[in-house]
Amino acid sequence: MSAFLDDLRWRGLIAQTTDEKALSTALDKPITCYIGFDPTAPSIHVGNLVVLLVLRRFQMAGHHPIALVGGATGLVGDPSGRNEERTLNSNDIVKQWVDRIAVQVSSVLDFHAAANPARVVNNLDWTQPLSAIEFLRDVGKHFSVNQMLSKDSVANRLEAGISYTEFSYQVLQAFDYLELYKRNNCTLQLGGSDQWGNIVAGLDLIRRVEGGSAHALTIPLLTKSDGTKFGKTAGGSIWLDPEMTSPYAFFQYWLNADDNDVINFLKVFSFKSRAEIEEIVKEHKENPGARNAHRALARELTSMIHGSDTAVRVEDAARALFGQGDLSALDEKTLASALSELPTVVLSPDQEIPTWVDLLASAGVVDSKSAARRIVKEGGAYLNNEKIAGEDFRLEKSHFLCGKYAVLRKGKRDLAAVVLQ
RNA sequence: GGCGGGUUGCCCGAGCGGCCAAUGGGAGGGGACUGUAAAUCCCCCGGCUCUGCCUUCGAAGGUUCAAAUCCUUCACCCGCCA
Repeated sequence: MSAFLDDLRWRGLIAQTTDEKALSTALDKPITCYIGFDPTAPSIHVGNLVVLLVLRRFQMAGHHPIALVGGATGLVGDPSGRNEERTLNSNDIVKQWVDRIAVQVSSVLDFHAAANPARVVNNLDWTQPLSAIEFLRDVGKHFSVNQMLSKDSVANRLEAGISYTEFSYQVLQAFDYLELYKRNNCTLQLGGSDQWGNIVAGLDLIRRVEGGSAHALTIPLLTKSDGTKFGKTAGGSIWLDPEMTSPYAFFQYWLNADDNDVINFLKVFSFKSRAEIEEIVKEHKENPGARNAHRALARELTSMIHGSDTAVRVEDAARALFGQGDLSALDEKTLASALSELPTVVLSPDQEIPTWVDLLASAGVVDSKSAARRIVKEGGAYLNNEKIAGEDFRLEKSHFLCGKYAVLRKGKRDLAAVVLQ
């Protein structure tokens, strides 16, 4: 088997493939492969990133990557892995999301590679012009409802109910694969393991219409050792969009990974070689407290998604804020730049400073004033790294570091800044 | 179409006229211990102008001094019989 597939397997990135020998042989020469992303949100999240990075790995191995953004399929809704009908989004919204996701996807792939530059396509381009009659006659005729019903994505929904719209999804995705096969000689579709049925539908269609053969490779759903969903925190998903998940929060997500997951995350997300990763694993086993594996992971990913400058800034901020207990030892410049990575409440020097509880709530470290009171009572609220357990405590001018900065904290690592200006 | 069962807080799931913001579990949060980890132990977990008040138990009405609990209608789900 090719070294490339070996590496993917070592990283745990292969769930299922079509005939492995044939695939392996095909991969000896550059082929074109694609992955689709449906615009179900304004941004993709770290879960989608797993799959996108596999596409990038294919590119680095010399293959031609295509990232498909589902301007059409996003209007319909994929039933895979869902037990409820989706709510349809408006055309405008979907279009907006398509544009944003196309940009994000682009940041991970290489569009300037001489031999195999990446491409981004939108399936609306070939789906839009198709009339309903053409679609039913030219595409629909190749599908057997009996087979469609047997796909997990549909079968799982027969009890709860599924609309004709979502039922048709697999046909659209199959049609995408056929189009890319014809247009770009694309012969491999990648996707999450829940996409197997949809991908195979495409293979069937290619065989029926073109008499051609193509391949499929699915990637396992990433799981965490404690069984909770990967890529979620109390605050929601970890997004790639810096407006939705700040680079600081993004960095922290990886840095706080469970020891039992960090190695696995490195294999999945890092472009470091097997040898490099194994070296990090060794270090980690010898001295887990140093958290070098976590740091390497957080650094590489933040740098990949938000740029190396931002990654450095954010790591410096984290070091400043968590390093020593004494924040007043920091010089103003370091402090100011560290705080700029945090959610911030700005106060003007002549306005009255809000109460301690109001401040915690408005800084967003807690959801409500009740929660603020609770956290104060439990001893989980800190000002400049000092516990403040009195509800009637009041922040005063003299508390501000360098005359204008105050650091609010809830629990161990939930921080916000108050700035006088 | 007929008969029966169900719809409870983020999720699962008790409650079946007042003692119910509602038992229990999970998730989540805080503290201790640590390494901004895990495990463990303790605590918390609707909101607010917080010894009280307001909004929640599928929806809308009604009975009652008092309803998540009773009645009526509606919606959805699940069984059994046609």
